[in-house]
Amino acid sequence: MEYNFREIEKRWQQQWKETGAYKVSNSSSKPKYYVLDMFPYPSGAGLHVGHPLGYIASDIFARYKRLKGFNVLHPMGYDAFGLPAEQYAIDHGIHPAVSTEKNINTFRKQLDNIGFCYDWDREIRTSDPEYYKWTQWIFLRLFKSWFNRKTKKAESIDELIKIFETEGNINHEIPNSRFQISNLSAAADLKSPVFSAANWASFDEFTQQSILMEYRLAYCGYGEVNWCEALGTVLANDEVINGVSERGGHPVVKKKLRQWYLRITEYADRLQNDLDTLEWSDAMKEMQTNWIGRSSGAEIVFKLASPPAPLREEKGLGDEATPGVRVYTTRPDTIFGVDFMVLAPEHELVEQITTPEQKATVDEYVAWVKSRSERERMAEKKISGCFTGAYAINPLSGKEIPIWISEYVLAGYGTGAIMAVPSGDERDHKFAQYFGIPITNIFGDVYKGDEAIADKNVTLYNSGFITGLKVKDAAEEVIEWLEDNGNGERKINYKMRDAAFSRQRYWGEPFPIIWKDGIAYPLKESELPLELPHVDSYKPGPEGEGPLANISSWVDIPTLDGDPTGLRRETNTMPGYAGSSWYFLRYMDPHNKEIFCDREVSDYWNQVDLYIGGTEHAVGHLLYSRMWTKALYDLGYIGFNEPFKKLVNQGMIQGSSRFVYRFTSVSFGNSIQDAGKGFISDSNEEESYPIFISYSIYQKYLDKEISKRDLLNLINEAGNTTFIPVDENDFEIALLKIHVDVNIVDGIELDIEAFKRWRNYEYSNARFVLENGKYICGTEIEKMSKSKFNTVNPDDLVNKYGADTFRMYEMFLGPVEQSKPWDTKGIEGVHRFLKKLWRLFYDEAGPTWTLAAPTSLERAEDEPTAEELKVLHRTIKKIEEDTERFSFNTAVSAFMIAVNELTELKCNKKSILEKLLVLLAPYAPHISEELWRQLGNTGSVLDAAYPVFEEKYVTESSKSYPIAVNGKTRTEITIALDATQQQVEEIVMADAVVQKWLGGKAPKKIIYVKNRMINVVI
RNA sequence: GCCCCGGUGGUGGAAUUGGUAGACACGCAGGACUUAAAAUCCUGUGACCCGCAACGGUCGUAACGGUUCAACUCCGUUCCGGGGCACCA
Repeated sequence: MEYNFREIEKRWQQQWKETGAYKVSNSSSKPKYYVLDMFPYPSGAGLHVGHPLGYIASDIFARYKRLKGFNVLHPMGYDAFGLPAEQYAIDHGIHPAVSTEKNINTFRKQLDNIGFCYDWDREIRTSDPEYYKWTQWIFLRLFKSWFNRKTKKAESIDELIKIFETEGNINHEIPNSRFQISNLSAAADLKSPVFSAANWASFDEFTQQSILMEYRLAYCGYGEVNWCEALGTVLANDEVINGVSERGGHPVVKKKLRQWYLRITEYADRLQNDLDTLEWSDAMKEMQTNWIGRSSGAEIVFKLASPPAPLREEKGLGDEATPGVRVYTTRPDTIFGVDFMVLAPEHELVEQITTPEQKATVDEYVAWVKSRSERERMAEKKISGCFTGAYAINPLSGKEIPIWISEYVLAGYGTGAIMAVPSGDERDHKFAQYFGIPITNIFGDVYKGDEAIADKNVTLYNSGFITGLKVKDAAEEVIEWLEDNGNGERKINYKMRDAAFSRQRYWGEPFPIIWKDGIAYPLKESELPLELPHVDSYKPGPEGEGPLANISSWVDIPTLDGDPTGLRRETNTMPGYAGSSWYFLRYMDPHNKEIFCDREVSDYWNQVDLYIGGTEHAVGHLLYSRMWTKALYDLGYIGFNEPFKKLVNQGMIQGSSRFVYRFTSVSFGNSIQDAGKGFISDSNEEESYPIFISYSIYQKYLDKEISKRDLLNLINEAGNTTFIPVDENDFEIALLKIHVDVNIVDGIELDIEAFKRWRNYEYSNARFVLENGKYICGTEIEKMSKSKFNTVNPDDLVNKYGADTFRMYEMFLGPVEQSKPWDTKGIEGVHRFLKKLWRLFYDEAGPTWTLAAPTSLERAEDEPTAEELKVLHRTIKKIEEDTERFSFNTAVSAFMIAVNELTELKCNKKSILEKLLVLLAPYAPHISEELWRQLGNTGSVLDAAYPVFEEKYVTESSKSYPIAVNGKTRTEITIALDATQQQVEEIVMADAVVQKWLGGKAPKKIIYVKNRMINVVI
């Protein structure tokens, strides 16, 4: 009987579906285990072989845990809101809900093909109103909460109101250093307004609400966005290139828009500290740590040296109006080495302090910087800057230092100003050198003048009262001095900024917020979900608002009689990460109508035990879900404060692209002969022939191994064309490198006939410059994507080899965490392995076992031999260990070894083989189930007992030791494992090979590592 | 510019704590079976040297250096590839 994978896989998938084999209950006496994949965005392109890598890994682990006796939750769903569907709607007029539904169905079909054990009754879609009802609900919880810095947790805003009513905000100052609501900052003076209970009572509703907004975890403020007037829309950072839009090349300017934010900065400390409780890779933790960017140092006030009189008079400023410049530094110890100060060009003081002489230069520089994107400023290597003409006074040394501005200082971090210490900071050093600013040496002989001293184990020189101290002690001394003298204070800073939480788009969750007179009022819970209205146009609204602003019937809320009320709905929608920040909770209790997830249920499932996904979400999704989890925990809705206990990052499967090289034109000086038009000597001058040049010939031409003239001759020959250079030396050949579909290339050889049919016969009349009669393609490893024609569809492979082969091959490719290019070639080997496994059950004579006679008595019930048991138990140990450490590629090879060895032993004993099937079931469930049943088992292999490893079957009494002489292996000797050092030495010394290498000398010593090796040192 | 990950045969990769480098596959070459093909099976396969051969030797994990009885593994320097970034003071 043949291994008929198509029939087998179809039959078992059907049966598992009918019996609800993957249905998971929320109550069980078994221990729980929660395995989760990062859910996919259902793109129109469908799945390619890169997607299932992580899904297969998690599926194997989920099945393994189930066999090990756990109640395993392993759900799947769709992150269904997103920009591509909206763009598709703009381009094709298809409603995003329609295209999304269609894409989801495609995804589902493709996923089902691979035989995953998802409990599809728990499927969720973030765009489903039944789902986003709860996204909106959680948003309202965040809106109605604030972060109490005293208790370090989120609390109800009602508590805060009570505090204000009794004591004002004396104990709870406004968390952000800058006000987000402009009206308030205008009304209140200075940075940190403190008000009393009496003040609070006297405020009108608008002022009270504006103040509360400064505390809410989800709040409204103003932020700069990339605004493109021509497109009438807001652009993402990577849609802006060199100050113009990626599409169309229109100018892009910064525009302030009202935006929603999440006050994630309040959680910075907890997000940082709790990383210690997680089983994530160090690289991942490092990325989050860098993003949070906690640093400690000092904020120091530098008084301005008497500001230029003309300016002071012109602006009517007195001395008291120049309070100084605050800088943040992590190296207060280097204060005596400050040679200049640098402000961000956007810094509010720049305008005030610039001297008339410098004004023109400064204005020009500031204008130039404003035209540059944040990306550009970041990647810029060239030093640029500009002197303001003003000076500041170092509070410790009293020294006057020049104040510069430069794009390398960012307005959004710290105070937007730095004290520059060239001898201690590389960037400051380069800046000083570039502009010829004198450098003060505070490191004595250690500083040579050519580069800054970053080493923190040095002693300070030339540093006033901290001279002779080490970095750490000096920093403490300086901070104490600053605090004592009122010139600054100790400060902890974070790189992280609050998360922008609104988008000017249609296809996202609407905010359950209504505005009236500048005050945001939340909808009642009973009014949720606030559903997306139907629109006919997806064009942006006025003033950078989203498409929702165009639907006045939805935006404006009249009274029952239709009178205008001034009530207006929020027109922003939530960003992509809103729905994905909490979805792992909904899977636990997906159909609950009362609450997003019942507390008892979330108490049972608790954290996600294993989360598998790519590193691209390292700082976005993973930080936001951690914050949402912490907030929900603080508010008592769940009982754990970290969502994902263990995280495994799957590598990217890269595409292996193939290229053809098309000849496009020959140019002679100013004239161009275009290959597409004329110059073709065939019957019809109008006809054009695309001509393609095989890779090696192209490469030889690039390497100048063949001349331009030779290449032109080859082209003329292949194309039957008559390109003739007017001047033998002065002509250029233009060639175009084009991606070609990898599916019509065998290895690197182009299937010419398929190529002619490709792209709807676009190249049906193509002609080729071949090598040895073949067209060879160029190759490159790059991202797998449809536009690069390097995607491979899993459906094709499943159809050809079966799901079991596909699953195992994806794993066999290499470690899950590692990125690697896809190559279909090796899949044959894995398929052969499954066929070989099958032959252990069905020999040449036909079926050894059938359902009617499940066991062949005389053979199957034979006692297994010691050899067979050894193979089995070695395999049990290896598979279990490898599965536990996610080393699936080595597990697959262990299966291959086991089958090879059992074939060698001609073993077809049921007691051996059926245990092997259980081990294999997580990896290749279909064939395992089929053979398991063929062996006469009535239950499913999905719930079989996992084989238990027994040491006794694999213990050896001796080992073949490698014998090295001076570290180089020279021979092998089999020695009993319990041999003593002395016995080993005797055996080794008696060996002829060892004697040969000793050459009569006595060894210095003999190193004997039990069960490892022996080394003879001469 | 900064951060992270990686570099091992023709290819994907293995070597889990420093202890026989190249497991397991792919590919390739040769052979068996077959009229033939497919399928299957067997043998060989890092490079180089010596030799009729068994055996043996030298080199070899990006490059160079170091630690060690012993280094793909640890340390230092350099080069190359991939990914990320908010120049974070």
